[in-house]
Amino acid sequence: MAPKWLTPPEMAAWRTYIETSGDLLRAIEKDLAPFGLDRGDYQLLAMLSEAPDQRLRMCDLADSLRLTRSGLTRRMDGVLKKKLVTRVQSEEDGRAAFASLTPKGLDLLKQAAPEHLESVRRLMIDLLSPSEVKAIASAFGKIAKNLAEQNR
Amino acid sequence: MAPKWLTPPEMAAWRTYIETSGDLLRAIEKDLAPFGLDRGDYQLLAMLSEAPDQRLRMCDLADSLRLTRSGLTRRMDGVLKKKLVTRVQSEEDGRAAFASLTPKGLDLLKQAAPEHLESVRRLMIDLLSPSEVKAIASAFGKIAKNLAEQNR
DNA sequence: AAGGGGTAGTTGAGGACACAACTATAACGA
DNA sequence: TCGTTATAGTTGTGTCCTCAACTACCCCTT
Repeated sequence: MAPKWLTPPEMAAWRTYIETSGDLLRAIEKDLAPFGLDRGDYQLLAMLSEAPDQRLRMCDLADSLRLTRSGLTRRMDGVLKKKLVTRVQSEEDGRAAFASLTPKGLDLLKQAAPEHLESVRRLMIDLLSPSEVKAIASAFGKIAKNLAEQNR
Repeated sequence: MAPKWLTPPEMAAWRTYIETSGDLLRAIEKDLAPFGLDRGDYQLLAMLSEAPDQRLRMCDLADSLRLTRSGLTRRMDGVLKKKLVTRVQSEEDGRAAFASLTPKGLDLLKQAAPEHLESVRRLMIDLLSPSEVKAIASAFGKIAKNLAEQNR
């Protein structure tokens, strides 16, 4: 079967996207460094802060952070040591444990979040037209939906 | 200073983008596995294949792959062992070395490239409308331009 | 109630990358 | 020409992640 090549506009979209994405994430991460957080820590804290009781079962947290369970165990080591999160053994299910945001963790997140959002604005959102913003939401929404269907 | 929050459409764009990007790259990478390549190897081979004489100075290659020089040294270990690339000492500059694509490397790339492009189509490009494709190219182009200016 | 299969989490081993320190070579200025 | 400074690349160390193997627990079936 003859390969179906990408047209020039398609190629441009793919290349620009793939080449820029990493740089963008690195730049955003750099702005989190002053808080002693990396992007993984930030996302972990953000996830917990939005959860009921600001805590989540480890496995649910791992899924939403796109980490393996073992990856989450390792990342927890870091935020536990910094006392941003505590580990709480589940009482209904002896296997399960919760990650729970501490006041200190919430506090740090509240400090970091405005800075972080400002980064996202400055490095991405504010550079784009409203229609580009909408197109990105819709495009990546479609991609996500497709990926979710594959894994079903 | 009051933080300037993201509007809901902006937040949707950011979240969908950030959450989906990793999944997309992982899915694309999985399609490269049958060739014994990961995304880093593929990009390295692709870069070399497009270069004059199919070779590049290590430092230029590192820059275009967004790797540190040390990161490239390590990645080269892998492709050297697989004989996909050779190392050539520069004759004009005693410090410099080239990474040079071998026939075997070129061959493997030619096998993998159509599959890879098919992945990109199936998982991303073909899901999008032409205007979304254009918006992504233009949006990430702006982001890249901005990042380049920052680092100047 | 006993056994088997599934689920939650940790641990050991290994890979990929960054940073910092190092060697070697080049290039420039006095 | 010599010494300073910059550039190219490698190596040691540490971090973050994955996979596979393991423990412990839950639940269902018989």
